[in-house]
Amino acid sequence: MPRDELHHRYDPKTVEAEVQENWRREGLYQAVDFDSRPKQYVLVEFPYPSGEGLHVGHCLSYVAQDSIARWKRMRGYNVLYPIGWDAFGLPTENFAIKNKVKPQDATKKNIANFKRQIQNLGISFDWSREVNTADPAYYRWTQWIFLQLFKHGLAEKKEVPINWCPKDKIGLAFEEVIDGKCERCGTQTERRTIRQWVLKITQYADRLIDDLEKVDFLPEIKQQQINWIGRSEGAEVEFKIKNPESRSENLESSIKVFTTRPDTLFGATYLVLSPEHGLIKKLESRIENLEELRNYIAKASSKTDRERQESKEKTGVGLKGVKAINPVNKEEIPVWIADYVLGSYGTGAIMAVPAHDVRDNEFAKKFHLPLIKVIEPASLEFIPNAQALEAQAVPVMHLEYDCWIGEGKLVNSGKFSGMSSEKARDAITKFAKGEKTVQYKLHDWIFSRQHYWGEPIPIVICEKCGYVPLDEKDLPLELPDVDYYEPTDTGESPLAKIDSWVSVNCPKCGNPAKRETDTMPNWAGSSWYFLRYADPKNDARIADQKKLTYWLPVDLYNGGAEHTTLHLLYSRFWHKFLYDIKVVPTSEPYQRRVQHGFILAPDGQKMSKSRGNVINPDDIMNKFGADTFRLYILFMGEYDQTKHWNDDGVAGAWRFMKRVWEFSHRVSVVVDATDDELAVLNRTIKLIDADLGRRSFNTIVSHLMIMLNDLQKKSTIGRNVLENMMRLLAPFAPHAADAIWRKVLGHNNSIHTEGWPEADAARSEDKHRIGVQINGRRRGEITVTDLMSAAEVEAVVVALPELQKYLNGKKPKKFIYVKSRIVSIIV
RNA sequence: GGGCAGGUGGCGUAAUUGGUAGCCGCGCAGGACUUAAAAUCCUGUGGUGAAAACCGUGAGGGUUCGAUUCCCUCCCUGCCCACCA
Repeated sequence: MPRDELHHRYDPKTVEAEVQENWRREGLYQAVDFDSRPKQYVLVEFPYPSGEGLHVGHCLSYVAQDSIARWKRMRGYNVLYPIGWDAFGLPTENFAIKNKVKPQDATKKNIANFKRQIQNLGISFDWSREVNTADPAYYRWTQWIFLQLFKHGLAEKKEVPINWCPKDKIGLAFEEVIDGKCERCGTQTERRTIRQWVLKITQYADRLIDDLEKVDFLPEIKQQQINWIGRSEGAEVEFKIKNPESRSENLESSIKVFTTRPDTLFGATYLVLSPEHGLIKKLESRIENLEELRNYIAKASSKTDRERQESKEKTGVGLKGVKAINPVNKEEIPVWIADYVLGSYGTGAIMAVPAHDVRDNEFAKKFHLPLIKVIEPASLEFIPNAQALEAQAVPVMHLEYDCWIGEGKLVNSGKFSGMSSEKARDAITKFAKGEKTVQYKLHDWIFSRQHYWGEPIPIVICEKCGYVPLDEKDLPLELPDVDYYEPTDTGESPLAKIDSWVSVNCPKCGNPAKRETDTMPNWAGSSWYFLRYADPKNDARIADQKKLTYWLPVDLYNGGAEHTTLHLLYSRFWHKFLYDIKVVPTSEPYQRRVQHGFILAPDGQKMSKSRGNVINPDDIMNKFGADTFRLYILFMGEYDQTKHWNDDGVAGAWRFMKRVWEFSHRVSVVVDATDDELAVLNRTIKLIDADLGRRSFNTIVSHLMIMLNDLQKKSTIGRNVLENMMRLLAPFAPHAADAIWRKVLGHNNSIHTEGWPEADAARSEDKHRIGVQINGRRRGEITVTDLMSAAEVEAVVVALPELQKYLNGKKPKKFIYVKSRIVSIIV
C-alpha cells in the first residue's frame, strides 16, 4: 500500500495513544495558582471508584465538562479542571466483603482502573491535584472540620429514631431511604432508636434557601432544594387540658400545636396527637380507655414508615376523659391520637379543622366529629375551575365545598368574622396568645455509621468528661488496619472489637476512656473535596486562604440530579459553616450548577451487571476510539434528558470522524480561502459559540457535521479555514484535532494551546432565502439581502410570476416584511 | 395529592423562543464500485395524491397576517417528593 494511502486511513487507537503521550509530556492541563489570566473552575462530581469501572454516564458528564474546560482554555482562561476519588463508603465496603479483599486494596485497584479509563477518554484533568477521601492526609481535614462543627455546637450525639437497613447493617439518613427501602440495596428498612452523631443542618435551613438567590443553579435544582427544606411559616398555639378532678395549678398541662392556618382556629373542633407524643404518658391517670390506647400506640410504632404510608385510611383512638380548651372560644374539644400526625414534624400535635383541611375532614367524617365552617371563599375566582364549571352551567355557588382549603373571608369567628384570612392569621395568633414560628421538613443530618470503611470520628468518650474532642494536632486519627471489617448485627461498629484501638486515655482528664467507634458517612469527604483541589498537598490547613480566594467559587459544577438533596445540600451547609468560621472566602461554594441526564441501556432499563446490559466504555473505545465515543455521547440527545444507549447511533459519529480524517489528509491546503468557505466557517463559529453557552452539545456536533458536509467535496481549502475547523473540533474530538493540527497542518505546538476562533461580525450572511406567505399560506420564495427595505422587497414580491395567480392583480391589503425572516401578504 | 421536566417522521432529535416545521444522525429504498460481500460514495425518504394540491408538532378551543412556540380546558409519559398540619 502506498504510504499516502496509509496515512489517510483513520486509525484512532494509534493516533490517540500518540496524542495522549504528547499531552503527558507537555503537561498541558495543569492549572496555575495565581496566574494573571482570568480563572475558571470547572468541576465534575468525583466518582466513587467502584469495581464495575466507569459508567457511560460518568463519561457523558466528564466529556461535556471537558469540552467546556478546553473551550475556556482556548479562550484564554486559567482553567482548573480536577478529579479525585470518593473512596470511603458503603459501596466500596460491600465490594470488598463480597470479593474477600481489604477495602484499602480494592480501592487502590479500582482507582487504577478508573484512572486508566479516564485517561483513555482524553479528559483534560489536572492530575497533579488528584485527591482521595480515604487518604489519611485528606481525611485528617475531614476530621478537622468535624471537630470545628463539634466545638461550635453543630455536632452532638443523641438518641434518634433511625431507619435501619438489616441487610447492610447500617443506619441511614432520611435522605437515603427511598419508599421505605434502603437506597443502596432496596431492603425494607426498620425503625430503631440509636445514639447517633447528628449535624444540625436545620440551623442553616433559612440560609440554604435564601442564598439560592445568589447562585445560578438550574431552576429545578433550586426548587427541589427549597421543597426539600420545606420551610413553612405559621404559629404555635397552646391548648390547655381541662382538669375535671382538680383545680390545682401544678396538675395543669397543655398541648402545643403547629398550624399554618391560625385564621381557621375557630374551626378547630378537636386535637390530634401523634402516637409518639409525650403527653399521653403524662395523662395516663385520667384516660379511661388506656388499654385501647396502648394497643393502638403499640401497633403504630411497630409499623414502618412505609406501612404507615401504604394505607391512607385514617385510624385513631379518642382519649376518653380528656378535653382540651380552644383558646379562642373556650369550647371544650376532644383529643385523639392518630398516626396521620407525625411525631417528627412540628410539635407532633395538630389542631384539626375538618371544614378546611382534607385530612382532618376525612378523619372527622370517619369518626363523626363536628365540623364548623369558618372560611368562605371571598369570590368565585378562589374556586379552582370555577370558570370552566360555569361554562358547563354548573351552579358554582351551590357546589359542595364542605372542605374549602383555600383562603377567604372569616365567618363564625367571633369578632374576627368578616376579616380576610391574611389579616386574621396575625390577629388570631395574637388573640390566642400564640407565637409565630417557622417549621422545616428538613431533618438534622444523621452523621454516624456503624461501619469500618469511613473516617473515624475523632472523639473520646470519657465517663467523667463526656464527649471529648481529640487535639487537632493528633489528627489524623487513622483507621486501624484490621482483618475483620464486616458489620455486626448488634448495631455496633466493627471498630468496637479492636480493644487496642478503642482503649485510650481521656485527652482532658487522663483517665481510661474509649474512642468513639462510629465512622462518618460517605457524604463527609465529598462535602468539601472541591476546596482541597485548590491546594491538595497542604498539611497545615485544609487549603491555603490565598489559593482559595483565587479559585473560589466553583464556576461551573456538573452533577447528578440524585445528589440535589444530598451531596449538594450537605456541601453547601459545610461551606457556609466554614465561611462563618472564616476558613473559606465565599458564602456559597458553587456559582453555577448543571446536571446531566441518565443514560439507560438499549432496553430502556438501568444498566446493571445482573441484567447483563452494561455498555462498557472500554469496548466502545477499543472499537471506535475515544473521539468517536465522545462525539456520540454528546450527540445522543439533549444533555439533561434521559437517554437510551443505541449501538447503531455510534456509527454516525464514527463515519463523521473518519470523513474528517480522510478529508483533511486528502484536500490541498492553499493560502487563500474562498468566500463560500469563509461563510461556512463564520456561520459555524457563531452557532457553536451560542450552543456552548447553553450547553446544547448535540447541536454542536450537528453544526460540525454540517460544516464538513459543506466543505468535503472541495479539492482545495484555505489554510485558515481548515485550521479553524480543527480549532472548532478540538474541544470535542481533542485527539484527531491535535493530530491533524501537528501532522497535516505542520505545527509543532498542541492545538489545545491555540486560541479560539473569532466570528467575523462584519461578515453577516447578507443573502437569505426566505418564504413568501399569502393569506397565511406559503406560496413562494425570494432571496433578500439585509440591506433591502420593506418597499424594495414588496416591489420584488408583487412582480414574482408564480405569485400572480394568488394576487389576482389586486394590490395587497396588507404587506408584512420581517427583516431577513419572512414576507406575509394579505389580499 | 404536590413539585419539576416532557409529548414533533419508523427511531434519536432540530427549529435563531411568534416567522419557510422536520436541520443533523440512525434506519430504510434505489444506484455506483465489487466475482460477491463488507466498507465507501451518490440519490431519495413526514402522510395522502398521478399531479395540482391538501393534511400534519398529544386532543379541543382562543389570540395573531402568521403558533411546535403565547393564553384557556383536557389527556398522556418520565423524574423527584409525599398524611409535613
